[in-house]
Amino acid sequence: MARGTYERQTMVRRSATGRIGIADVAVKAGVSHATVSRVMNGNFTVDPEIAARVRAAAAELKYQPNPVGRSLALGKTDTIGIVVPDLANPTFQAILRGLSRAAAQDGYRVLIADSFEVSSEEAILAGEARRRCDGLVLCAPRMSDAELEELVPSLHPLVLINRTTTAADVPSLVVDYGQGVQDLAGHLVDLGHTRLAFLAGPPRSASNGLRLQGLEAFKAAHPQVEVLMLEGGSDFDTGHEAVDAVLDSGATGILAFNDLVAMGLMSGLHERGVDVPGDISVTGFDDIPFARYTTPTLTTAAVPITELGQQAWHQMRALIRKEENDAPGSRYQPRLEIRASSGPAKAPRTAAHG
Amino acid sequence: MARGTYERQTMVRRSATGRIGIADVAVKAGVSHATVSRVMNGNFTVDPEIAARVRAAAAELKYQPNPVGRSLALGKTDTIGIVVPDLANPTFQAILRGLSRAAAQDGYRVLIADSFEVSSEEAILAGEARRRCDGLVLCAPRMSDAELEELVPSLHPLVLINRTTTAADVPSLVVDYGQGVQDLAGHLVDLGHTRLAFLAGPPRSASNGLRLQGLEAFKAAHPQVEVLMLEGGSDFDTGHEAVDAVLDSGATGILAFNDLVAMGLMSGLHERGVDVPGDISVTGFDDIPFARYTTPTLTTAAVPITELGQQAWHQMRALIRKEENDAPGSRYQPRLEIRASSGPAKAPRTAAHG
DNA sequence: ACCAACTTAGAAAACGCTTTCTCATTAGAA
DNA sequence: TTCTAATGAGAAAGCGTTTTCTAAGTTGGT
Repeated sequence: MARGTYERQTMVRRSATGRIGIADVAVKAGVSHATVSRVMNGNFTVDPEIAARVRAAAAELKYQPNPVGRSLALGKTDTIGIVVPDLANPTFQAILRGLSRAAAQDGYRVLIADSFEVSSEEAILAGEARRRCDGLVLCAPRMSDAELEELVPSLHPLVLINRTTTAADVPSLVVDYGQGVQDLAGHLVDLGHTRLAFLAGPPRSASNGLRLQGLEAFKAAHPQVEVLMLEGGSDFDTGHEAVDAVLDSGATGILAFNDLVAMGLMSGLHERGVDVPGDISVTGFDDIPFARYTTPTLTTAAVPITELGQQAWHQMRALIRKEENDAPGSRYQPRLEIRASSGPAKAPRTAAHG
Repeated sequence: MARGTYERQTMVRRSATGRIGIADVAVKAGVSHATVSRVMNGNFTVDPEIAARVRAAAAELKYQPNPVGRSLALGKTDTIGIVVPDLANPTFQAILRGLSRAAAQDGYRVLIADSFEVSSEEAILAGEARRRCDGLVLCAPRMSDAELEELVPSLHPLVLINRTTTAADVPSLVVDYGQGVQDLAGHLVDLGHTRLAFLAGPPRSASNGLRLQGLEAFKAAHPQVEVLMLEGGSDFDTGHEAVDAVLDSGATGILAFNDLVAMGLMSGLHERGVDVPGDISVTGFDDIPFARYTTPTLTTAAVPITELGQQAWHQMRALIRKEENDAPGSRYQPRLEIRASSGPAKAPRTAAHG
């Protein structure tokens, strides 16, 4: 029974920081730092009896390894960063949620940085976040392509959302907003609308650019339909304030930049006594959870956005683990979600639904 | 012109981790680590000429201090954690947003942990997050009072939201849901409703408990009105699925747990052809941004929730800086927000609004 | 011209951990 | 019994900073 000569320490030594450290456990168990570390990390080259002693000491002192020291030694933080242009936007909230949940399942946490749509802040935020973390998810950055290309190399491992880059090893998850908006426009045209209006999003938003491209393609393919462009933004108020412009346009089918804008617009139209979809059809984009609970329920293009956040993590994990990545990035096709806010053009109101 | 004997290093040395460290700058500038550190931290006990040389070297190498090493040396991470029961809930999203924005203004970032309503996970998550950060915001924890009391001491600096504790130095920001629900009930009674129903929230939610207490007080003060209790939850679907129970109850005034539940309920009622507020009045709680864009717009109790997140940071900052805190915690009074979803009881529909 | 006081910058310790290196002990084989 | 190999644990180095300690050099007063 190799009875150790260690001495039980009744008084808990407090290190400079006041917290219990590996050293405290070591003296309590009468072993060295190294042994405590080995035991805590499940290294089996330790005598079971000693290991038990260490574990007992650790438990008694309620020792928990300091993650900062650990990070420094291991060169990893088990944390990833995400920078978003606007945390108030449900889309980014959903991405964050999907990312956070998926990462948590692998023991990673996420650190958030909100640029508040200030594109000049993005590079600084991204760099700072990246240094604190093992990787970075850059979400729909508003900066220019040139800035992005310059920044990207210093951010690896990096996953891009709704932007692309020429740099290698940077997976990029993009939603095909161009196709989605064409699907929506096609749906409205099928309903007999010939005069559409697009209520645009933030000018610096790349996803807005994709929608515009999609609409150009649509116009080319459907010369008989008119597609008007209206200035806009990305929130409720944008939609609400656009009522006059929408009514003035004479369009009967309105493609709102996203669901929020569509909701604001519908609310404004309702106040004016305009019937949706009787007088005007409205479509959104994203299919946020609220979309199925508006009155009327909102026709939109559903983006599997939480899944996208999850995919972002999977790509990131592959990067961190330096795994071979078969699909470095993906393209997500929105799915047309036809609800009650779109109906036949200029048809008289009937009891039977569209 | 004391020409230094340092030697310009044309080859960039790469440390083990492959990143540029303080050592690289030191050799490039021909000085010691210590001097580089001093310069980088604006310590003025350095010869301006040397400082310039160091800055030049740092700029040329694009040196950025490693935050992990820095954290270890300084004993702080410039990060705070927040644990929420459900990141999908707009209330917690808003708190996170307010917290994140306020913290960012003081150079702090926030790390998120989502417990997914699993109360047994909360203690582990909280402890882990706390160790990684300089402080923790514990948001509406679902754990029991006893567990909370036991956990709290190990989490300091800690700010509690919608829970209280007997522990000292733990500011606690609580919304007075009890008063808010009484205000809403009073509003409905003023409109002539005499049979109310409360669509309850998650059983473990403390804020639900506060609402129940408030309703007890209300019943005591208004013996002539009936207040029925209905099982519930906190999301859309809860409200949507409660339609039958609500109709069966015969109540004409429905107090939904929150705005989400109210929206789900209104959507369900709409599908059944029940007019709101003509047949039944519905109220929410929280005044989430969507509440003013529902049809009809939602009568609710407005909680200054983003401000609450901001306050949480201010309390946390005071704790971290060990400042004297005049108001260790605050109580937030919801403000009655009367919109279109509530109207006179059983009155025939008229063109003139309620 | 000499000594005290002050500047300035390098050396080294500290932060809390992991891991390599090294050495002592023990088991096993010849 | 003796030598080798294997095992287990401590010493120490390292992760990248900040900061204290120390010593060299400089200034200024007498």
